[in-house]
Amino acid sequence: MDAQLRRGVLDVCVLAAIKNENSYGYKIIKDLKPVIELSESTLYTILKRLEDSKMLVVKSVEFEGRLRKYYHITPAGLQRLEEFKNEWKEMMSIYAFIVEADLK
Amino acid sequence: MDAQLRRGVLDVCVLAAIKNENSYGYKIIKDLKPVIELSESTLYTILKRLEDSKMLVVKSVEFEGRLRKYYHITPAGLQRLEEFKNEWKEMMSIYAFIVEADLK
DNA sequence: TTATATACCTCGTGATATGATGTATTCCGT
DNA sequence: ACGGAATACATCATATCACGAGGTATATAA
Repeated sequence: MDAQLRRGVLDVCVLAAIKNENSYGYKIIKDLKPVIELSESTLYTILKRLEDSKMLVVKSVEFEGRLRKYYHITPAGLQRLEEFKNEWKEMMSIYAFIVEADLK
Repeated sequence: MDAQLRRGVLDVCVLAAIKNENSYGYKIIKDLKPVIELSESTLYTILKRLEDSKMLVVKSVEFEGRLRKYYHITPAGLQRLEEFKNEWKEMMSIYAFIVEADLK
């Protein structure tokens, strides 16, 4: 998959992955694997960015001796998901242009 | 529109814009305006990149005293458009995941 | 004569994804 | 008991990219 195309959805995929339940880095990667694969370095960069922009909050929890950082989506994060759906409509019309040009 | 999402389609839009007829910078911008807006600096950067990667070829033509650089798509460029259509299928399944997560 | 449209180009900046690398613990097979 | 895989976090350097700001030049319309 084209790198540029990926970038457009990575953030939103991570938000979607934590929408229904608090999750943590390692689990997010495993959950997303069937949908989109991403490395740890990529994920943690994204999580940091989403935290900085207040789309999610973090809570460190001790779990079986290991530290886990649970990520929880915020209202701003939910709003970002809504925005994405609108942006997708725009994307669809752009796609239509590309395909139309392709048929002529 | 989200900057990252744009990046995924900019190159392909430019290719689509020159697919059916040779075009030149200024015209490409005007043709794409209803679909996606892009500045000259953005376009020329893209055209340069597409030329470097052999997706299009350039031919300078004198037109009414002014120089025009006509861009023509190559087989590699056409192949890129085909690839994009396949990538879009992937994108649709990613989108489905995001929306599905949003419904739960 | 002034402004707008046409037509090209370059440079610096900020944002980004990713591989490589590092630390530490637990669990499982042999 | 030992070694490796899995779990879980993190940072850094690098390469790629879009874009605003700025620059050059001609033709046409106000």
